[in-house]
Amino acid sequence: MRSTKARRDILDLFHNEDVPLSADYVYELLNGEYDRSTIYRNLKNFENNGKLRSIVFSDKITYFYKGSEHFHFIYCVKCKKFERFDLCYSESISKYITENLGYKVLGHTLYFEGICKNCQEEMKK
Amino acid sequence: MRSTKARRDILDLFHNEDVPLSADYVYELLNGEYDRSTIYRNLKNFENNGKLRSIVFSDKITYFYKGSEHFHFIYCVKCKKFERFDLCYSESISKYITENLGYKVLGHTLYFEGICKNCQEEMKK
DNA sequence: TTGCTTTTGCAAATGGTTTGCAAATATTAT
DNA sequence: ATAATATTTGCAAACCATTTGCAAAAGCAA
Ligand SMILES: [Mn+2]
Ligand SMILES: [Mn+2]
Ligand SMILES: [Zn+2]
Ligand SMILES: [Zn+2]
Repeated sequence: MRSTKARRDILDLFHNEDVPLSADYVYELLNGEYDRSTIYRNLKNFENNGKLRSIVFSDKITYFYKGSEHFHFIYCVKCKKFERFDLCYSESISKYITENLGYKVLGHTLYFEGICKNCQEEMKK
Repeated sequence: MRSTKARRDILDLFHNEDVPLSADYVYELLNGEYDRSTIYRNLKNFENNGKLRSIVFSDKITYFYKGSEHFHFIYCVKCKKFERFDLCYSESISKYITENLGYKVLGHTLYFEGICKNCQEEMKK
């Protein structure tokens, strides 16, 4: 992997951000400075290198995020923003699946959908 | 909703089946007897009527399944099949999210990926 | 059956993502 | 620093699951 301006700029967006970003949003954050194919290719590269992770929500869009720890997201269906939370009981479920169904578990996806505090207040007005 | 042969045939596929089916697979199971648009339209109708539910996995394909109870799936990345399991701790997570983050929780998505018993044995050969 | 409404098939459109290819850029060797 | 080599980029076209407009076909109540 060579170091290019595109790659540095893209990765910088994730530095102090633990919420997932779509390729399209990355494109916008960089003011269209790079072609979408460049964004897509590099996000995927970063994922293969372990620098980013990705998740697909029910909107079928791939979102990328940084983070080596294990955590999950709740998505606000009103303002379309994510928030991270660190609770997860999948260890025990994973154990159950291994022992009772015989699977070798490789991973899991867990996310919540709801309406955030702000949006609830907006709706009351 | 009128009763048509297409609708009866489609819904029949889900009767004794609690694993998710994609529109394309439904199309194949019915030997291409109906146009894909008919399949897509009706699956979505069934979902809106509460006769089916849907879930999007990391492959970005919508899968439909029948079931009023709450359960989840594990997906075998080798043979691309699903198996249902009934364990879920999201009640407590939901409570956490409501109380600590202020969200009104509408739902959650949880699924596991792994390698099933059969496929593990296949790999040993 | 008639008449009205919903559903279907077909073809074209959609939208996020991927890909081939030639030009541009980063890296390495001279 | 320059030239040679390998990688990356931009552009346009392709992909692929899904959706949509529209006219023909099918369901349904009377
Ligand atoms: Mn987890
Ligand atoms: Mn659950
Ligand atoms: Zn919100
Ligand atoms: Zn398997």
